[in-house]
Amino acid sequence: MTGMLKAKPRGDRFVPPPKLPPPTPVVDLSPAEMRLAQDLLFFGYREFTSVADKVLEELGLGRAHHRALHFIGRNPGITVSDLLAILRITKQSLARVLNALIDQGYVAQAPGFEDRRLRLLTLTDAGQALEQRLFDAQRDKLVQAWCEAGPQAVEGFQTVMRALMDRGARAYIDGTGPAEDA
Amino acid sequence: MTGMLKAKPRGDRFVPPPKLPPPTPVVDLSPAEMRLAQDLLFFGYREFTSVADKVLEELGLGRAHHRALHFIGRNPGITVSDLLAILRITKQSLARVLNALIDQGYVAQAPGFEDRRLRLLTLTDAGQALEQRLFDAQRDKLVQAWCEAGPQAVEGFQTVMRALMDRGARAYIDGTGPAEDA
DNA sequence: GAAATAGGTCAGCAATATTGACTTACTTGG
DNA sequence: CCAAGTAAGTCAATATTGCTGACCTATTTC
Repeated sequence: MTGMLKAKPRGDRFVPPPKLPPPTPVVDLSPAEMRLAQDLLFFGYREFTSVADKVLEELGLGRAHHRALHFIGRNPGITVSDLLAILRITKQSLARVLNALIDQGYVAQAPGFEDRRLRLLTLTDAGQALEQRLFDAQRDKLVQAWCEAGPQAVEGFQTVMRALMDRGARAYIDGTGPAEDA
Repeated sequence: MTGMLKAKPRGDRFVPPPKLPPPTPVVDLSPAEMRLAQDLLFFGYREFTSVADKVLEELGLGRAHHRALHFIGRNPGITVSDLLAILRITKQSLARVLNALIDQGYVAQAPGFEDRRLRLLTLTDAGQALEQRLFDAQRDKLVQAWCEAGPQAVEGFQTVMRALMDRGARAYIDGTGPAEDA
């Protein structure tokens, strides 16, 4: 507390800046901050998914169908096992939505080339169109939020969300983005 | 397209800087960026909720119970109507979880002072303890992510998530944070 | 006293998830 | 070639969480 007495007159030559440099160089880990994050994740995620839900409702599909369409669309030729590993649901849960999507002509199956036990999943033209429609709804929401928040905030958002994920999800994200692997 | 021919030699006097100033002052609205955001929200939200789900599972409770505990804890004395407005579920859906929480001694009801039709909801001591336990699990996750991402990213995360929410949710967030209204 | 409001309740339905057991088809390794 | 392992499909049963619509009680308000 000896620093409390430093503010003695030095000849009026030096005037300190009115505000400290950048906000604060340490993370605010207060309960209030954590509570806010809880709320932000709940409300933000709800809003984000709801815009796609409206489209799905017209077609009698649910959020689970959307997820399957999304990950098949992004990973054409994915196997059932790999899709299960991404979604982390049981085979039975996936079967229900997958059969519905196949019956309604949104998803196609093809046996693997080298291993014919595999069923490689792809979107049909109708499936791509539907996935695009769902994506557009969410994209509109994101575009609005992105423009409202600014590019720096978007980068921070991505950093935090990635830090929130577990290793498996990070590995998926890293492999699926720029490389467009296969 | 006349600008295409501007790059003629000017005497080797002027050397342009090797890199453009800050990253980019505009938002990247490419499909790749939007796809990434979809994945980040899905995986991040799943991970965030899963840490609380583990605790809930021990007690035979679900995510719906957690949400009710959370919003009652943050808004002591909230009415059933207001809770329904926040959660945006039906009276019947709330009644199921609310009755379970009351039966198990986590939530207490009291008639309103001026309007005795109202049932003001509060957490019992056990309810506060449980909510705290659930909060701690999610807080640990957030602390890890916060520290990994840094304070600037956290601010960006908050900005984006807020921009994603609808007006009703923003109004709730604004009223529930620093003011601790009532 | 009638109408509106806050809340509770009942019956039934749908979507999504779970577990466990079993079958079929195919690949692999001794 | 045959046995074991793997990928996938399926069946039956169950739980959670949401929905609708109808109806009831207590209380406030006009």
